[in-house]
Amino acid sequence: MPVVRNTKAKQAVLDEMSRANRALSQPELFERLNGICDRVTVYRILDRLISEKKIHKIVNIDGVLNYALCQTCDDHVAHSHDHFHFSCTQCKRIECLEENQIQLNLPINYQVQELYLTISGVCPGCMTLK
Amino acid sequence: MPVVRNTKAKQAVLDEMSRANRALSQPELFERLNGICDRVTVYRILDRLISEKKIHKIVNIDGVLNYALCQTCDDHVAHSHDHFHFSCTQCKRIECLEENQIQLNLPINYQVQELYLTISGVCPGCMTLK
DNA sequence: AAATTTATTGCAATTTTGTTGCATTAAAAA
DNA sequence: TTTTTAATGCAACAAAATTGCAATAAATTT
Ligand SMILES: [Mn+2]
Ligand SMILES: [Mn+2]
Ligand SMILES: [Zn+2]
Ligand SMILES: [Zn+2]
Repeated sequence: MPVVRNTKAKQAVLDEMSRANRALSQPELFERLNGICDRVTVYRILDRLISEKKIHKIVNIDGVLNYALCQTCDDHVAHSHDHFHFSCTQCKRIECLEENQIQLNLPINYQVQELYLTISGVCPGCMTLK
Repeated sequence: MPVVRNTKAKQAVLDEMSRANRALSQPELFERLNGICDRVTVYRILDRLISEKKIHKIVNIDGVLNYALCQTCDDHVAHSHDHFHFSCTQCKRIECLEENQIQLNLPINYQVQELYLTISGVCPGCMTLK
């Protein structure tokens, strides 16, 4: 495996993601970067951060990919995202809900690699606005 | 609400989906229809079938929307898809796993509308091929 | 510090996926 | 059969993602 290089663009992406404190799509992210790098570069950085296990993907209800910083899984060893993601249908924000547990009882011979657990609904913020 | 019309194209879509016996993306579906109708028509039929609650959406790991026939939820009354979907990383097939149950204990003020539960991994078919 | 290696980037071109508007067609009802 | 309007085809458009390749720059080696 190749050497990992820490570049200006990559750092900017990580900064924006922690500032946002929620999952961002590539278009959202690119806009926030304010021309600091090319559009394609953002895609490539995201891919790299995923394989480095610094971030993880969440697929939104409308099929839009979102990316979030890994929170509890900094160990880089047992890297699992067995938590739910809450996708607000109003403000479109996606947040990780680390609290919930799931238990699986799968039929035989299904080899689990990753879990994608998304709840669609209205978040507390949008709830109280009504 | 408007009248529901049963057209040739719509029937063909339903036929293909039950023949496939798994979730299909719009591109996959369109290809299988062999020019029976326009590309846009497939999108519109899928939208209609969803609002008729005949099919439901599943978002794949790579952000591709897939569509599957509703199985156990033919009642049209309590229409919930609180089951897992298995997305094989090798053959790309997505199937519904009706067997599993989940229990949620969400923080207060989160209003759940829908659940999207996807397991990524290797299916029994691809498992035994190795 | 300078040279070397090659991971990373920018840019152009292309592809894929999805959307919209509008005139035409055809399914169901009258 | 006639009427109504849901459904379709087609063209144009928009957005998102991918690819190839030359240029750049981060890290390593000398
Ligand atoms: Mn998460
Ligand atoms: Mn299902
Ligand atoms: Zn919200
Ligand atoms: Zn498989």
